[in-house]
Amino acid sequence: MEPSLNEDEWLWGWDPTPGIVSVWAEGTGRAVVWRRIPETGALVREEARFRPWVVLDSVEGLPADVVVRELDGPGELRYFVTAVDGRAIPSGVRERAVLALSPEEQYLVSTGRTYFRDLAFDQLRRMQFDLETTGLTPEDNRIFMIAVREPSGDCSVLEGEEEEVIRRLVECVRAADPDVIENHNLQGFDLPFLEHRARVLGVPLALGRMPGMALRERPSRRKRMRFVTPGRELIDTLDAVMRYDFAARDLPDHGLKSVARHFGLATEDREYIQGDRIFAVYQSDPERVRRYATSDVQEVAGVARMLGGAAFALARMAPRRYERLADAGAATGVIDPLLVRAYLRMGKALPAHREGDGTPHSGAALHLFASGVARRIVKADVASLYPSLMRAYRIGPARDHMGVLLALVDRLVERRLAAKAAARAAAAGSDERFTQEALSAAMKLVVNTAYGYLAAGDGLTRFADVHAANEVTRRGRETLGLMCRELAARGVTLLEADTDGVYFAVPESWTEADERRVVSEVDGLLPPLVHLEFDGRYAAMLSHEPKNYALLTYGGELLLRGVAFRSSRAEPFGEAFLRRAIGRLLAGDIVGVREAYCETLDSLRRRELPTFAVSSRVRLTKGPERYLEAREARRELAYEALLACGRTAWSVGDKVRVYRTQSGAGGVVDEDVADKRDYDVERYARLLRDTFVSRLARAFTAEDFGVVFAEPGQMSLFGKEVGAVRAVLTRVGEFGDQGEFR
DNA sequence: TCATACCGGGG
DNA sequence: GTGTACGGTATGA
Repeated sequence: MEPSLNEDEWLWGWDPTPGIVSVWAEGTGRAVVWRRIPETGALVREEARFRPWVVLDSVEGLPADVVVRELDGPGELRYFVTAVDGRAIPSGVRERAVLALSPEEQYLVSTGRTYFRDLAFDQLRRMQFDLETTGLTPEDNRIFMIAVREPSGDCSVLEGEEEEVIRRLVECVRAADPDVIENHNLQGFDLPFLEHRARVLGVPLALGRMPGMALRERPSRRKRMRFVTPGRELIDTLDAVMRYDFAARDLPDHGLKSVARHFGLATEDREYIQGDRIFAVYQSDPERVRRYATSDVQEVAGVARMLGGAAFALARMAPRRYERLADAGAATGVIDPLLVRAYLRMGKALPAHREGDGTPHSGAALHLFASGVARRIVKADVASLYPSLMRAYRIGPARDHMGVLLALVDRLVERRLAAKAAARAAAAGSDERFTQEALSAAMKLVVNTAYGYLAAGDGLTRFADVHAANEVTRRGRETLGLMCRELAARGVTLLEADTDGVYFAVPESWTEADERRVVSEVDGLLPPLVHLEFDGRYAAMLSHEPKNYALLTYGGELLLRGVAFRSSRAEPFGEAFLRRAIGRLLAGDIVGVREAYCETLDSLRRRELPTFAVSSRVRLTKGPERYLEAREARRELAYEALLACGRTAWSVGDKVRVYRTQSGAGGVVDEDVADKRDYDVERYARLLRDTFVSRLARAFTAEDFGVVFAEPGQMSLFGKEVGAVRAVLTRVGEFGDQGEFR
């Protein structure tokens, strides 16, 4: 490599070769590159040679058959060692290497190539498959069906003898020749299951593009196992979902079905079957399972396209395989490779990983100013606060002497604004719109991780710098404090502030223009590149605890945030009550709150609620043997429920809906059995009070709370009518009088 | 009781 | 030759 200081190359690499869809490389310096010609969509397979390399921190006693180049600068990793043409790095040298990348990454770093140049996401050939099995564990279960979605969108279902089904899957993949294979939890379920069954049955799993090369495990010590196959990228939509939700935090859970529903990808007539009943249903109604499995692969294709664009865009920048960029965290997975490539491109030595010096890492600020009910709410926040502070105050890793991280952040922020503008300018639904939006999402991800890269502990990232990270959070707390102080000085009531954003209530007389004006006035007081933005306005808010609140939009929509208000395990009747009661509360209808309570209690006591409404979803963590051993010592509802309805076989990981029966035993909710409604009414009445009604306590004085939620028929006990009760807002905690911010 | 280990997902 | 986080529950001293 010739030294270069071109900053564009730090971000994009430098080799313009278009259309790379997969790379397979070996330690001997042989690389196979599959490319899709952007103009025609045709696939070409090319062989290339590269010189395998590692970086060392010393050259003492190196064998003579390697080539050493010394790098410049103060870094400890200063010996760039390449193998002689056509040979691998000798194993003795490889073992000493402080930086030794996978062969594919060596190839991409040294050539400056990246995946997908000039290619649109929809030009990729993507295929999806989904196994239907008799259970979760491959040791004692088998595959009875595989649903397949071809790149064309055509779906089919393979059924029959397990061995034959696996052979036909391999044949399908070979015939369709996809660049990418996708499924939800592909790496955690389908591939391990498939690999195990194929091994037991002696079926070769040649899913890749190299003849005779089977699916194999990517070695990884700590992390869960990953499979690789040459020539195709294995993409798990669960990774994309988790990456999405890490920032968005708006998914109820990460399962395929709920994600598909959340994004409007599920059809009206979609078939749903409880996981542990799929095989049983198959035996009585196979057509239903065929529809179910087909919907699965269709939804996976939709989710992959909707959320996969970011990883696709990252693969155009970072020198790693697409599948690695899809499953890695952005700090070690994207930023580190970019930094390594930039330093080596410049001929500069790299720093070694180093443990911190013991300085503790300080975090963000979180303030709860008031709890209860407030009206005319405004949310203002600083988009990308931490990277903005890094740019504004030039805070970067001390050992990044070339300033690459800050240069990358600068470029990513600027390029992202351009991508957002280009997306807006492109026609809705066009390839160009999709590509630019994905690029923007990818850049946001990397920019927002730049701080995490700095703060990473235990020598996790190469340039980690806890002092720089602390300086970022210190500036962040300072900025949040300034925002709160200046907003309060302009007559608003502060409610909650967290890291980079603040909720506040404005006086009754204010218009939206007034709200926007104070935000923009305070924005004017912040450092350049740090911008306070108007993020939303709401009719009312119930502030419960830090990070736990409910908002009512001016359109009448109720938004619940935080674990106190949304939990996947909550009993449906309690959730329904909470939604209804908070809706009435924020509408100012306290009588309606009481009605919600009384009617919920009433329908519980009259057993008008179906058992499903009081049941909760439980994941079984013990198998039958283990539970029966411990049963006498401690009885657990879920297992007792299974035993009570005659089920003695289940496996770890099964999910069941259980409830407490009148007799104190447990019951299992089964959609195929008539509902007995024999639930323990008083227990669920207590649950309603203790875990759901209590979420409304902050909205009232203690006395009024007693009035609103008195036992039905006892409402006059306190001598006050419910109609006279008003919701309250209470200043709380250390900043109760907002003294620090006034 | 508190600390830690483990899970999320898939049939 | 690594590598998410984070907030929950389950388990063990």
